[in-house]
Amino acid sequence: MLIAEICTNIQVQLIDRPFTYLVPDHMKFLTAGWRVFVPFGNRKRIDGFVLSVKEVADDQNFAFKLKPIEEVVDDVAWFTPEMLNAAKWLADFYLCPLAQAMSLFMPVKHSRSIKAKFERIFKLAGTFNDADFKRTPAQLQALKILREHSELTSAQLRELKISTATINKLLPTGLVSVENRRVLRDSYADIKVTPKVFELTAEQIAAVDAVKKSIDAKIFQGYLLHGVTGSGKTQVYIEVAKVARQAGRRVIILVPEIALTGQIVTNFKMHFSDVVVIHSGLSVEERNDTFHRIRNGDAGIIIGARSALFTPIDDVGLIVIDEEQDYAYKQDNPPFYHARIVAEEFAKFHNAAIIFGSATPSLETFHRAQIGELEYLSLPRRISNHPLPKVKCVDMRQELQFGNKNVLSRALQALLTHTFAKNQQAILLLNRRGFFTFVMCRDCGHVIHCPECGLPMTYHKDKMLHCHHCDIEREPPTVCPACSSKRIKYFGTGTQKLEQELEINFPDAKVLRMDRDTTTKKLSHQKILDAFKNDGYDILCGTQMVAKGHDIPSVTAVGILSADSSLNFPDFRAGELCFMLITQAAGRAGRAEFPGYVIVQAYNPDAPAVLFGCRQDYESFCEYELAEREKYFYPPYSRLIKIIFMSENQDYAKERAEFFVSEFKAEFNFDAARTEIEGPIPAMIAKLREVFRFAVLIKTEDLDAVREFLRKKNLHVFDSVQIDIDPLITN
DNA sequence: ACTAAAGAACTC
DNA sequence: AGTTCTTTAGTG
Repeated sequence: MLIAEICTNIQVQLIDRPFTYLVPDHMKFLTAGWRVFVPFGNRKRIDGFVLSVKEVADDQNFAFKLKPIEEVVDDVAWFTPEMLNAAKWLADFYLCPLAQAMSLFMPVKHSRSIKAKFERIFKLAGTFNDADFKRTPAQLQALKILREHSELTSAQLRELKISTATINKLLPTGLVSVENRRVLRDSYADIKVTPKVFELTAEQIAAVDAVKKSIDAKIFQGYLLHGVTGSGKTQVYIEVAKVARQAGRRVIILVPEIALTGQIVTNFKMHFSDVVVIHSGLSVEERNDTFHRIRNGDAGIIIGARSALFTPIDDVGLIVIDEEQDYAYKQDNPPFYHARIVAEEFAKFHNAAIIFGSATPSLETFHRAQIGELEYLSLPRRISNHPLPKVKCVDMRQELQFGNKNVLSRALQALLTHTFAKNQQAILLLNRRGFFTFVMCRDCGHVIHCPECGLPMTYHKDKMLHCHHCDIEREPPTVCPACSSKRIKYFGTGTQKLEQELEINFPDAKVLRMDRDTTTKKLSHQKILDAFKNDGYDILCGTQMVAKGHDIPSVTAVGILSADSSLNFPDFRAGELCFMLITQAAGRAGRAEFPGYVIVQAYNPDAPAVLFGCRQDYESFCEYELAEREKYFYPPYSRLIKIIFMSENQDYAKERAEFFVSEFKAEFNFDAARTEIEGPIPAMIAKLREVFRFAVLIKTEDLDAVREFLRKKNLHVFDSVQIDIDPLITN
């Protein structure tokens, strides 16, 4: 008899093990990777994944009663051997249930058959004589049109003014044949491009040649492509992708966010005809169709956000991670994977080249290049040879002393006036959404917090208080919930208020705002950028998304309004984040022939991140920051593991965390490698929907050893414990 | 002695 | 996770 080991898609650690099922005779074709429905306990139609199939003796006895598989989900094995392999690695590395890792490779979390779309294709199937044609003129006309085309869809016929009724009448004559053909939905199909030839600079050629070497040799090799904004990294990606495609291998290009796919897709479509896009913003049906296309080998270049790693692709020759320092590559819910880590593992598996591209590489990646783990490729100059913009830092404390209470410093106001006079454009970055950033009682100092997660709430233009973490809304209170005072006041400036103030300060200027609130709709991000480029706007203001993924020639002025606000967060990456924000925003200014000017407004202008940021001196910042990281044993000198203990009982959560810390200190083998453990401390989200959360942080030089310890202690099997390998935030 | 509620065990 | 079986707490 044939039996199968099946992983049930119940994403709970407690049943994270295979179960054995009987393969019925009519499913003898099953192999590893098929999705099936199985009975489980007293439940029916639980979806599961076939991990292996084998033949055993009929009289083989099991300690339990075998149940037969009910049904198959798809008409092919959903998981290729590569996908299975990758899911197993992911589950092992991130200590998550295999079913959870496998779900990453599906268009939706649970199995369901997804409707394929078909269209009717009509062809001329016989011959006819125009002169003595006996049927209606409309039918003759239809046949004539079909004669001019090899095939036509019903939509095309409609456009040619041939009604389907006419065609239907013709079908019985045998003169017209019809065929149902599957349509693969593709919302990027309409991007029309004209092929563009470009000449590479010497540095670009050197970078391409370096990567070509490892693709030709079919060996794994990682590269850091460090290129200032405007240095032509995308052209390097395209040339290297050509090398991989010519070798018959496939390419994955990752970008941090969905909104940034459009630009890079356009660039790639100028050179490749088999580009597909995968990200979570696509409809389930479209994602399924794209999977289909990849599985059939009809897609050579896969572009997308981090989920684009989890497709049925085989024989990968190149993976590119553009803007590799971007935090969006980290998944912020279990299994908390980082696309940078996963992609590199995949590249190793495929003997592929992997390029980490950035103008401001993460310290982790830069350090790896320094110690030779990655080959360092540099594009130090802008293609146009235009100089980087001039950056000036303004001390906002002095502005206040001078009596300027405006969000815009005098220098920035002057720069804007100047820019408009020259008919050029400006970008202003303020990294806070909403109108007022917090609400406080004047009498008792009480700040309104989110009832779910406890973070301060923001007042928006819609006259509601919003929580930017939980996305919930509340009516603003009229009396203080703590002391019943009516003196409730609103503080802080968000992008909505900035927009209003710009309109007051510069009544003649046309202002456009871009933040998460104005970019909720599909493609709205690109539409706003296009409008800013073409519709006579003077200022684009918004959150950090105004600093990403666009190149608008007439932007010559950039203002960063509270460049150092991230420094107030007690996190070891605060400096890095601040530096990157300044560099990225500054890079938007003066990309064409006009010189660019940048004003950085800060309350701590002497902080190293601000100083080096204003000088746009990446190397010096790294030197300073790496020394700090080494001193305090932070990445890249250690790997981090954050563990969050959760319970509705505050004391219990804390005690469990404390118990774990003492257990770790007592039992972990500290001789193997340097390892430290900190905490517990209340997590940044200390209480989420009545559940208290305590965080423990482990820093180690031997991640594998710590992971094994956690596994041995069975810490990963509780859903009251969250393990985050390589967390971005430490609490 | 009986019932409701909280825990533990189990899922091929 | 979702269901059932087992133990414990609560009631007059």
